Amino acid sequence: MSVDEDTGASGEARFVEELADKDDFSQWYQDTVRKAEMAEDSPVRGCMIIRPYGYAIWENAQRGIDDRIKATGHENAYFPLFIPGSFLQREAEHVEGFAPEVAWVTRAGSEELAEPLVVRPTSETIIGHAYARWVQSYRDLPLLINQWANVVRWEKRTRLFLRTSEFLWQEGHTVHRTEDDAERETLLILHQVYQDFVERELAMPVIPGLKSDSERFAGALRTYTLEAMMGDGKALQAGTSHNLGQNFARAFDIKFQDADGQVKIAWTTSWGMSTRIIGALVMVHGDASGLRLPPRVAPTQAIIVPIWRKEAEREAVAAVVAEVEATLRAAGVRVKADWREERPGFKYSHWELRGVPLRIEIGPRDAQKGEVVLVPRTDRTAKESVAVGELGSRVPALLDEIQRALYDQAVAFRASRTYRASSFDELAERMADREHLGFVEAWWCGDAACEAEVKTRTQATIRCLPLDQPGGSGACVRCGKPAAKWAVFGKAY
RNA sequence: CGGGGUGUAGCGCAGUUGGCUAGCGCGCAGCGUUCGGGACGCUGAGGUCGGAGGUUCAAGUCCUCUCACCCCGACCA
Repeated sequence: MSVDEDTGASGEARFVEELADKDDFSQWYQDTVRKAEMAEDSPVRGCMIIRPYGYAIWENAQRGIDDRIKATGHENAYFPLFIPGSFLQREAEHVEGFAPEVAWVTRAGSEELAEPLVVRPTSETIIGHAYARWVQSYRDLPLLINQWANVVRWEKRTRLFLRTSEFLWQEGHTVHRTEDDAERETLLILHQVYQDFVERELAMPVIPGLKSDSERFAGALRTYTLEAMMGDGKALQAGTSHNLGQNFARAFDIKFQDADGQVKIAWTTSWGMSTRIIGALVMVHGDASGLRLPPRVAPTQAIIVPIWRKEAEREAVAAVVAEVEATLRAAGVRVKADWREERPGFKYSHWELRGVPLRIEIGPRDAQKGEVVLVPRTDRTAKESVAVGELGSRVPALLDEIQRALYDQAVAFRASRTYRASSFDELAERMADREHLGFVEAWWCGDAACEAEVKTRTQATIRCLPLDQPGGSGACVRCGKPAAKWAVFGKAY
């Protein structure tokens, strides 16, 4: 895809032509994020500047997540950015997992620090340290806390939103009395917080599943995940929930005296969802014209484009625009009118690029009839004229339809790119077909060697073992031995 | 971190074998004409060529180092 190399149309105009040739998905993604003014690179390697439009989407996502976290009984708190370096060492697997990407602070001003600090890559350790003091009795449990924070992981290869050296997220950390309680919590978060949020608000279908041991969080007993398919058929982990067993509780001495008088080691969980979902949003719904935002998280749900030539027309249109704005605000719609001195066509593509779900055109002809024209982002040919008086009910209904359409389209796309393989060759063939890349479902014997072999030869990994297992058994896609696990393979972001 | 590529105006690019006040398109500012799918004219502002060092009478063009970004791998939310 050539980028802005010839003359003629404006920058944004040409962008559409470029996007129409969506063959280079990575380039398309970068361009879309940048041109829609969501984010851009910063002077610091791998760190991004989240611009107001991107941040507004994040704020809406935060609200959706936070509401669910609170609704399931958790409270927010805040723990420090800096963690004593020694904390990381306490859990063997954990330090091994994170050490390579941890940023250290060794000096303050001109003083060398007595104990170097790590900039949190995640907060299990420092939170565990506090929990050890807070938890004394079974009556203190469960302890259900979440925090919104930034974390730093010095990644080798970064991409706006998808993988940045610093990212924003929420991380929940809970402590429980029994193993069952911890497992229940882990799954509650996975389904009622994450899956519900991602599917309802982001209109992004996901497969809830269990990670294989090799993909498990460093220090966890079990890691659950939500796997989503991006527009190029690759997989992206949209959220994770870990049952940490007693690993961290043991390392940080989180104990309690139970009703039977015994002192017991607690069971903990942790779970997180990050700004990465913004990248997923772009890659799942975007099209050749740019973003397509689900109404639930769109900063602007409806954009009014007034059309006029003469001053008299402008006044007539302005009166209707004001009425429409008032009506829609009253109906709870996030609406804006674009009064810039630009031609209508320019504004259409401007807002399409930014993914605004619904465009409302109001011109002299409409003003005269007391109508407006509604044009959904999901189908520009589906224009409908609606009387101003009906907008209060019609627009919210239409936004719901758009939300639904985005979800349905994503489900249909995923279905069209989900295959089954009964042999290694079939699996390898699928993973080699870049044009129709997708998920491959197959039996797996559970042997890490088979998993590793598949990865080496096809670059595909086990995204998850879906919680919704078909049951029964079959032959492992790699070794052919009896297999009881149904796995989803895919190339991951 | 390995392989490949690129850094020239806000963005996208051109700058012939080193040689005059470094160009072009978009964007931006002003004025005018336009306005139901990305308008046009005129005028104008804006770069010292990623950074450092070197070669040379002369460096955007050559050399060394360095930084950043992109693509492909390995690592990861």
